[in-house]
Amino acid sequence: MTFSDFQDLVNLSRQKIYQETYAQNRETIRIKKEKTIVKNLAHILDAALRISNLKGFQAMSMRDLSRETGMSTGSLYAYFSSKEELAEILQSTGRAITLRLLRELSDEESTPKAKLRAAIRTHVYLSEVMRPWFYFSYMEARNLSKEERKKAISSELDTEKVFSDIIDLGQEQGVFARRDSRLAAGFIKAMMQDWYLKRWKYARREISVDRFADFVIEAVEAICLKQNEVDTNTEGSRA
Amino acid sequence: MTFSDFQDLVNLSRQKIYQETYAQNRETIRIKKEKTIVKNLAHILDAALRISNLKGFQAMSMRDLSRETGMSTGSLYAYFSSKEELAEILQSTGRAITLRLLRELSDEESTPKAKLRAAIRTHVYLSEVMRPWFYFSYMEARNLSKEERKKAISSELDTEKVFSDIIDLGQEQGVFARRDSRLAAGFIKAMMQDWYLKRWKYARREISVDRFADFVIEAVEAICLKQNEVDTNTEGSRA
DNA sequence: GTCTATATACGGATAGAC
DNA sequence: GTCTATCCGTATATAGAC
Repeated sequence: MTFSDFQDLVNLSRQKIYQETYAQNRETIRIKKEKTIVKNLAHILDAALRISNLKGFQAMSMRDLSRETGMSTGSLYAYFSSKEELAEILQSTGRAITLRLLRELSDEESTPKAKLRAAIRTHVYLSEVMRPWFYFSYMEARNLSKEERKKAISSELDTEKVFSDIIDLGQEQGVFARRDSRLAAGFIKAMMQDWYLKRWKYARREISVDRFADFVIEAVEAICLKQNEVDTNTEGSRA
Repeated sequence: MTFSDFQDLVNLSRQKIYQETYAQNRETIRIKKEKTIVKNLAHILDAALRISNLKGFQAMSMRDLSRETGMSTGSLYAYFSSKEELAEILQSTGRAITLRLLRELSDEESTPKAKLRAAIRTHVYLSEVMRPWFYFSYMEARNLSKEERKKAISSELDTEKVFSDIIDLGQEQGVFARRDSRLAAGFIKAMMQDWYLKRWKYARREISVDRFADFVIEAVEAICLKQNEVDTNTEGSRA
């Protein structure tokens, strides 16, 4: 599966994402007409991510958001009850979609090696499609309420568990090397996160998302697989 | 070298760090008596890191800092000319020390494998000793001025280059596998960063800094070394 | 050198007109 | 449903007393 396959496969149209967002936050949105909501909410959340990822969520004033959306502050407050709730909507949307897709797409594969590859590709591609969300989730999680921080932590651990479960399975089947699976899973996440956290680096070096995913897989297999299972000296598993 | 060796070896007393900080920012500090400066600056920067890493630098008000230090806002402004400059002092201090120590300690070794291990241990241990700085540098870099962001980026690339240079050397000598050295160096950094960015995870699992460094080395050697050079199925290179 | 008191500006949030 | 006008709190920074 390449990135363009992924874009076709996962029908993650912006429309759909925002409809789910609305479904998850139905009780706090004062607007009634669904058509108005989906159109404006998309507009608002997009703008909020744009500004936040540029200067930080705290530094974004409601006046900034008002200017960027072309809506008044009063109107904005019809879509969320406070600035903090806006942050929570942004957080939860990205999280829900990530975990569901990660599980679904790695479950489709049968061998641990294939599962691992699928999970890595899914995560990297997803973070590419929804980069603003991922960046926001990572950088702003610590500034939320205690309860929201807890959710962020448990989401982080859930994602990690998808990977450590695959590694455990591979070890049970005797195809993976015996290493601490949770530490390894943590490292896999850390490597993948580099794609959306240090984007400027990869843009500057003209590394494509496929090339990046390939290299993550190459590195992860070097760590996880038994020696004789690793393809040596390849520049990329699909190259 | 273990962590306690490192603490002894590197005579990174707080006193010394702050004296260097003062030396680097002599022109913007209005205070004259060196003794007063070192004492108070240490106090101020410590407090600023404590608050910033809890709630974010932007959210930290000068009132917060005043309360935490027990000094008035007027007094504080004798040590820096603006809140932004305070951030810059915090940034530059950590950066300077990191790069210098990383180069020094990896240069002491002769083989690429030993250099790589030394560089990893130094970076991990350093981030442990100066965790508040590292965390601050990572999380707050994007909110600084354009010029300061440039410095942060070039510092990031400098650190990465220390690692990619070692990898290149190892490949020239034929002991390392042929892989993209800059991508590999980026992954090494990403793994190491997990130690201070996701600290709660390692604290919860009671993973010591030595155990963590061992595992990074294990993973990095799996990625970088040629197959026959890797110690297979070890739980840690020193264990 | 350090403190108290204050100037000036801008933040989030809301009320009420349309 | 959306906009304008405004409340009230707090931000950074400085002036002047000690």
